[in-house]
Amino acid sequence: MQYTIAEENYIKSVYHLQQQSALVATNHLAEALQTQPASVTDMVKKLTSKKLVHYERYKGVRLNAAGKRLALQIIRKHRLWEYFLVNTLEFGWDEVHEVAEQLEHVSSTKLIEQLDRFLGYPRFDPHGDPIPDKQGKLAYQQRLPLLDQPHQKLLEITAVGDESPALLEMLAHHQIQLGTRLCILRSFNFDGSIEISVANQKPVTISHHLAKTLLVKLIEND
Amino acid sequence: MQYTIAEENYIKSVYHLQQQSALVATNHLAEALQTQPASVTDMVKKLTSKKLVHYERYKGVRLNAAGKRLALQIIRKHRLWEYFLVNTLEFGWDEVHEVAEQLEHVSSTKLIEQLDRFLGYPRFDPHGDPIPDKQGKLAYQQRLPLLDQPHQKLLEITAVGDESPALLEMLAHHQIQLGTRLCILRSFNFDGSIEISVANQKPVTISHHLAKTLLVKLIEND
DNA sequence: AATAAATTTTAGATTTGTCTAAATTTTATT
DNA sequence: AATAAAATTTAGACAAATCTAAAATTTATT
Repeated sequence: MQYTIAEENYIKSVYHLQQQSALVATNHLAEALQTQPASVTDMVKKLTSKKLVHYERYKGVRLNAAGKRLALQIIRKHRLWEYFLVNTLEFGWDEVHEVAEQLEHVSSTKLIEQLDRFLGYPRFDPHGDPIPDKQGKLAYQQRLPLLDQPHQKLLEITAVGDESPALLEMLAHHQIQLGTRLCILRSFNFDGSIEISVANQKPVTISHHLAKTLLVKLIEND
Repeated sequence: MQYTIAEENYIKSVYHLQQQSALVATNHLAEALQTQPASVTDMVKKLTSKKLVHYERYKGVRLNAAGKRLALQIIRKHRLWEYFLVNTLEFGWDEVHEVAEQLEHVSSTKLIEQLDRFLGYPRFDPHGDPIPDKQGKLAYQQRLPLLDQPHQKLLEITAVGDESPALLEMLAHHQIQLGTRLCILRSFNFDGSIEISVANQKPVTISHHLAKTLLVKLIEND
């Protein structure tokens, strides 16, 4: 079956909101979708009749198996397009979201499979979020706030906590990207900033705020 | 301003139908868009109020300058995506139309400019139709039916008259593509078939039907 | 436990793009 | 030129997705 853009957007939003709470409230959905609660109720009923969600009046909504499958397909398209925009068309991070929101609704199995192939089957999008594979499987990778990590251990940037142009500018300045390796040298109690060494270069100090936004994994350096 | 998908499809259809007759009839539009004449009348009124077309009741519709500009923008997107699908994602000719119909409605100036750049500013799509440039300018190239061309002259395939899988298969068989050079050796009155030499290889005979579908330009061989 | 506040749903309306059937206008034919 | 046929428009209806305002339900507070 084919779904409308509105239906797809609802399914995707339910998926994302479900990460935080198993049952998604009408008002939460309304806020996420920038619409009125009354509209959400209508659409949720429609999605229920289409067997994509489980819904109980006044309680909330959650995806069923079919809904989850659909959500992952849409997210797969969204993130593959984001990867394409950044890596092939040289968009900046901060410019891709809106366009990917449109591209994700283009419906063609062959298009997505060939795009995936052309891109080399990437497993993470430009923000470090996993790209579901054809079966909907998500690769796992640690995403721990840099701020809380042990000192003197080798760490690698795996994701970023927001997609703002401001963060992109900051990272360009420090020559930090996804995959960049670094190590925490010390931390300062005064303002919560930390001193790090990026790619074994000379140490730099970064703010508490930035250190909280960057997500890393621990590299077992054996 | 932003236009809906339905509006864009109407504008594109009017553009194409205008190539044949300056004023486009309601029934023609209805047939091209696979809809009812009454629906066309409604939409044409809307496009008139949006100042994209000139319309007189019972007479017909034609694009004004703004409509033409919009049509060329949409066609530009359509053909760039077709080029992308064939040359980057390795689609066959016959598979691109439906997907490009969806992609052409994605709205992002940067997307199209970067795509154009990535593709190397192609001037013709995989069927030989010109891709409007950013300003809406179309490159010109002769597109004469192979059938009617003089014998013993060097010719180059510039376009194809239809986009069917059957034609694609036929061309693959004869190793003919856009840009392929050939020369007519003789023609047979019996069935209207012609004998040609493709890229100076040994002669082959092709049907009247195929020779009418292939479009060529004359190469000045000096 | 009663009541106030917050959340959610229902009812009824609106916009977009479509439809069918009937009325109108144009074009073709006798 | 009158009339038949074809094309086009109008009128009224419908589905999708949304809205506002009022009603219903749940949750929180006194």
